[in-house]
Amino acid sequence: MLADPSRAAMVLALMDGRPRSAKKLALDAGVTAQTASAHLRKLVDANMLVWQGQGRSKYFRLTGADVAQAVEALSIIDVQRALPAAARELRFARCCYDHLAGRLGVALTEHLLRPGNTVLRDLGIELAALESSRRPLFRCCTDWTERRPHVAGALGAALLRRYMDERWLATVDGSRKLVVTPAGRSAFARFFALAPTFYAPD
Amino acid sequence: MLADPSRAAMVLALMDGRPRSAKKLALDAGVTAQTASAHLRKLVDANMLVWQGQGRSKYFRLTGADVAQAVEALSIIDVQRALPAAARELRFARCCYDHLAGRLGVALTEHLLRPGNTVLRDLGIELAALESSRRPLFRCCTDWTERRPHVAGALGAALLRRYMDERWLATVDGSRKLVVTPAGRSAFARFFALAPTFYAPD
DNA sequence: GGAACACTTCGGCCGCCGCCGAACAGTTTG
DNA sequence: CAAACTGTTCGGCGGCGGCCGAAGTGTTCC
Repeated sequence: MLADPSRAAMVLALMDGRPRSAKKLALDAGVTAQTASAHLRKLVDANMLVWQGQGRSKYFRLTGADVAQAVEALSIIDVQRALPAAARELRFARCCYDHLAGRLGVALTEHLLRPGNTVLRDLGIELAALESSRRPLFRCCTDWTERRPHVAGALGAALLRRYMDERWLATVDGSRKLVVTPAGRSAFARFFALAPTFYAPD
Repeated sequence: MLADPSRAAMVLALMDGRPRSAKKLALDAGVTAQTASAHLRKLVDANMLVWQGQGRSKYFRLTGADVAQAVEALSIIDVQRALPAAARELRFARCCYDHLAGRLGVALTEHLLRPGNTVLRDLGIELAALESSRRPLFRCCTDWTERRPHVAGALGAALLRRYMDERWLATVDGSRKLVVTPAGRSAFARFFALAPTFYAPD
């Protein structure tokens, strides 16, 4: 299913968890609308995508975080074998479905797990509100570039939402890549005790 | 690369980490020798397999545990979407490259991580000897069927080797599936405090 | 109503790629 | 040495599947 370049492009475009219209996905993949339609049908039949009609448009998104996780696992093979410069930035920070992944995601998670930390309280994240949601509160998502865990699930999604709302992270031209804003640097330093040297290239 | 059924069959046949000749792999995939030759060439070019000549034969094996891990991640999608009865047994115990995976692998790992356990000493596993090997001693390999970690790396390989040497586990008709022998049941009960109810079908 | 738009279905083209038969190269066995 | 065996290269066949143009359905907007 993912072996076809057009389908792969569509799925990768959806990896941020936000829905996209069929037309947008056709443009992303560089094919005509009717070709995209056939591909999207197959992806839906394979239970990888779901869609929702809205007016005359059809909005597609990944079926769930598990699909994103599997795709993550796959893309790593390519990334590690031939690593272009652009991919290095992707390794630093990217969104994986609806939460933060990459070196930054791992680092923030590690601080979150440190005994005695008060990050959630400091940020005003209400665990009670999250617990009422249907999805699991906390899920450990292994980061395939770092081989270390980062936080997913409802909490992971809530954290990323907060980072974006506060403008600590910004998306880059609609891709999955994320960059840290100046405000983000100071916020991560304050709340997560992230050293300035963390941002130095490896 | 894995989208082709013949190549997938070959790679799956190699998932136990042991090398196989080109002829054997051709039989596994159900194609002629010359077709297999072309596929194997591609897999080697893609850095997924390496080979070693021995006499007039060529023995292929996976490049490393990371390839096996990625393939594991992939196969789970299929398994979870349409689960035939045969796959259920695969979920219980299978070898992942060179270590134990599945429910059993996860359970044994959990006991190994329990504070105060003496499993390694009881089994006479020499950590010092393993530390001298080139590969990392301990690696955490996420089990995609269980979504929980199991032990990989040099220690994981040493443990599986021990299980096999002691005839606690047995391979099934050359597949990745493993079954627990009667001796294995009592051994796992003694060393890992594994309850008899563990073997009950879920 | 008609025009613009999003998506789908149909038909046919084209190219890639997996497949095999045949022939060839290197190794082992007698 | 010949015979047997493993793996490779070459050539050609065949089919699956991705691609697009054209036409059709449903929706929105004026």
